[in-house]
Amino acid sequence: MSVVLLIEDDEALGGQVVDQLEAAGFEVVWWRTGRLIDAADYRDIALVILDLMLPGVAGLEILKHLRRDSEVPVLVLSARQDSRDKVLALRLGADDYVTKPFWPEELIERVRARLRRFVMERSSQVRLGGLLIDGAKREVSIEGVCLELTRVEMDLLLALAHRLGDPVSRRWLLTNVLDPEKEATERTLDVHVSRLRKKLGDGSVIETVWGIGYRLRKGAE
Amino acid sequence: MSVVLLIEDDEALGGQVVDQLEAAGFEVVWWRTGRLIDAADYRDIALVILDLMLPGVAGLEILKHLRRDSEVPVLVLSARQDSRDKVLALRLGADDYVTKPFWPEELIERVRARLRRFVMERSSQVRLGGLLIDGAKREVSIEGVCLELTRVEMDLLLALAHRLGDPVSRRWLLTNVLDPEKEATERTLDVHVSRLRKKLGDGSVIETVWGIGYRLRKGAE
DNA sequence: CGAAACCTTAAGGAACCCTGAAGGGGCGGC
DNA sequence: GCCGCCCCTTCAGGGTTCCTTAAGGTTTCG
Repeated sequence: MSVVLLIEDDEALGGQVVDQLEAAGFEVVWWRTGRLIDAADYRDIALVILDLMLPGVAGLEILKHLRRDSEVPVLVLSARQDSRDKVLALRLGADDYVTKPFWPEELIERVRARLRRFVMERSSQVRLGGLLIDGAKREVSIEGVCLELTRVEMDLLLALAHRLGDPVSRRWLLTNVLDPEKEATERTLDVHVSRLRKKLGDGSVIETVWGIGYRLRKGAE
Repeated sequence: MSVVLLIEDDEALGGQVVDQLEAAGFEVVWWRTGRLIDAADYRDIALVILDLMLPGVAGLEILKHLRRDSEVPVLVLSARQDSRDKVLALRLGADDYVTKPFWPEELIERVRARLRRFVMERSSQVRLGGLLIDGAKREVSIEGVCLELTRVEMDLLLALAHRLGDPVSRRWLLTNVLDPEKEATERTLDVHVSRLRKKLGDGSVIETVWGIGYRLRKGAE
């Protein structure tokens, strides 16, 4: 669920990027050619890195097709300094844009930033009864009173809010909310959930889905 | 009132920078050659980006001339790693210094940072209980009594006042309030915050946002 | 009822932050 | 130039907040 899809035809550059990404702990799938992506394919994909200069299907076509039925973040690579492509790409829904040449480290950093915030990017506000969750400002208030949440608690809540009403697996939370490098224990997650529940009060908005994970109750109040 | 003047003779680099700036929402005027600027010219200019390596009038001359009768922020570009130019430029009144090659994003960030500060210095006053912060005059008074703040302390407070109520990251403060070239330690920032707090008295207007940075408390009193 | 999954509390330890004191550079006065 | 002052920075110690681990209890399911 935390796979990065790289679409890049240049063998040397692609290999380098894959190495860097894997060294940084990401799972990578590398397509040497551009082709349209089916809905079935990107179920497990957390982020797409797309080179615009591809033989065959044009990069922008892929982007457009992707955006038609998915919210997956897309990071666009391009050799053109020209800003027309960039404006076009961003308008078509790209989340970030990197021009070649770039430092691999820079790319990695951007990928990391995207994935960290993947959860909160698109759903800025969620209201549940007296509970207000603001993903953009990273603020949570209950009956208007601001809550003091730690970073992990905040990410956890945002992850659940993003999939409001649907269960989020413990596995996903472990690798995406907790430090992905640390490979933390399941118990750690328990503790964070516990503390978050306590801070959120009796309303018990966070339900346990036995054997799966957790879910934020949509049916309000 | 938010025009950026770019003085840069290199066609490729200049075009790229203009693209980036415009993509970031700035209005740009691009001069390919260095010439002295009249008072009438920079009435609408919010910031100048000046390449030091110019044919014709030397970059430093322009800078000196500019400073003689204007306060407009100047951001200097230069290919020389050499620090003599840098020292000279900063002493002549440059507000920032970027050595080539640079990432366009970096430049944009610095421009944005400068303009934020510029704008804020004009949007004059912020009042917080007995505390009065005047950005234009760079004066801070508490219950009518003027405080003696050093340059760094003042910039720090103004930066926080500008984002009143929202946290400002340590990272941003480090590169924009402290000398951007010095790559100062985090501890340095601690010290400045500490002293500023002491001067501001018990009211503890400056809150620390753990793992993020600092925030000026908006909730009055 | 037993095993597996989950909850809670408490206690380390790591990351982060505060502050007093000392070091060093720039600038004006002599 | 030499000295002193002010300011910025660094150092060192101790403090706080947060994340994780450990351990024992509770719930769920077959």
